[in-house]
Amino acid sequence: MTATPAAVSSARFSAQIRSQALQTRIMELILERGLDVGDALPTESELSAELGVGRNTVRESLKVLQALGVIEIRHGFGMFVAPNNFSALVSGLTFRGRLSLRHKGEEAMELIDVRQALESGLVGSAIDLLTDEHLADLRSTMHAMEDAAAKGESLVEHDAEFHRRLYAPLNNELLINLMDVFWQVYRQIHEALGSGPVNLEEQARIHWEIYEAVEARDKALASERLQRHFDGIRLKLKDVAAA
Amino acid sequence: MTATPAAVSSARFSAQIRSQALQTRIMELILERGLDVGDALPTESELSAELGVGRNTVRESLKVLQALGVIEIRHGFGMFVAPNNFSALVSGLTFRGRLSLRHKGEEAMELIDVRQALESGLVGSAIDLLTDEHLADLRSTMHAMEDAAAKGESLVEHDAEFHRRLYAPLNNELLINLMDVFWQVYRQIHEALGSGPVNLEEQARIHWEIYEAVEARDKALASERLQRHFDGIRLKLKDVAAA
DNA sequence: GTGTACAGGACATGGGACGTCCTTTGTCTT
DNA sequence: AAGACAAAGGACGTCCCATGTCCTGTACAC
Repeated sequence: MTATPAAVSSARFSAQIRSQALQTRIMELILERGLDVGDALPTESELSAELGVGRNTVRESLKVLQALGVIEIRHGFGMFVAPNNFSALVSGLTFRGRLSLRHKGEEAMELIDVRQALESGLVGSAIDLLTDEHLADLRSTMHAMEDAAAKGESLVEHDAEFHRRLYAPLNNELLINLMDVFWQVYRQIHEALGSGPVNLEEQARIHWEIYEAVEARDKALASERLQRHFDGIRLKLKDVAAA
Repeated sequence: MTATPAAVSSARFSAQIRSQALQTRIMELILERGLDVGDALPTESELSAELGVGRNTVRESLKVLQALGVIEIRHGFGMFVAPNNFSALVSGLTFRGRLSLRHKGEEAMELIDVRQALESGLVGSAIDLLTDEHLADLRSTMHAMEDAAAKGESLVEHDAEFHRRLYAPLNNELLINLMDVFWQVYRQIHEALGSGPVNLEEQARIHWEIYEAVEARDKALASERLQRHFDGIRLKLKDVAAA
């Protein structure tokens, strides 16, 4: 993973792995019992008894699994196998991004890079699978974005929706989730920095241009315009970070 | 994020957000105090007192932050701001992949798709930034892989190393971490399924071909061979899942 | 039949006690 | 004087128990 100093790696072995082992045991218990999304897990007390560990210990692992999006905990009702949920990543990545901004903002830039690579790299495949229906969805999102821009409202939601729908043809939930995470992290970092004034009209125009390239099914042009879109985001982030 | 049934979203509000709020408070405490990677956090007791919540409650949040890779907990010594670490994602995604394999293995396939898009989409940029030194690293990895194949040893580590080094020129830690996560998840899913017989020589040959395209700085060819590499992985996964 | 009140179950939180582990420090030996 | 060993202290790990909070389902009254 990352370069771990040898001095540190000797430490944290027994406790660390026991905790992880407990999480794994719970996950395997779910798999073994054939529980599916939405099914209820045993109660905390039952798990505590079955796994032979205290309830608090179980709870810590349970909380981790919840943060990882594996289970969903509903106060007073029970615990359930969760549907796909990557919101956990958001807070972790946001923290890391903000932490890095204190130095040179490298990690925040890396995040933009990854998003740029993913989106501009995949728009071709998305265009291949694009149906008229997808195109109509995309167009309605653009109209909504334009309306919002005219009213001076924030475009964040429409922006997110645009990118989400752009890759909907790929039918890849993991991808959508990942891009959503990146998007939210970028947004939160931006907010934490105190966003400068945004040019709503220009933002809408840029998305229109991307849409037009997609509608024309011009993969190269769409990819290039997406690249430029992200170049702009990167510059903006750099400006704000410098200020 | 994902479609959350309205019936569920009404639930889990107070407890959920309080827990998340506590995590956020701890993260902001880190940011406010200017703690950097490797610095020590207050002790659990101190945090408990400062934040005005019980130690058990603090510990649950702390465990989550550890799972998110925000902090590192060293038994008997203290807690520290962690270096980049995405290993947390691995277990969560692995679980999700295994869960999906019971149905149609869609999510596992999606994971391959994302990895394929990332790698074949980024190899061009990597080649642009490739230095002779990077190339030498890559070649030595290939030799190591070949040796292992000749001895009949597993290639997993060398395989991972190859892909890691292939994108080293991009100098993007986030990307490397993400790809590592995907790679490990794939491997664990594969292991959980009970991997069939693997053709070591063929595996090494495929990587040699990719290496040759990279060495020749032929972006299109490298991208195409990476695509084929992943197509093969996808087929194999499908076979194993069907069995 | 509908709406409200109550009881039960389950998670949330807090506090305390004890165990385990790691680091440091100090002493003893060589 | 340098190194090895041992003890002490601090901090996390695990556990129990008590109480609060929340949700669901049922039973009762209207």
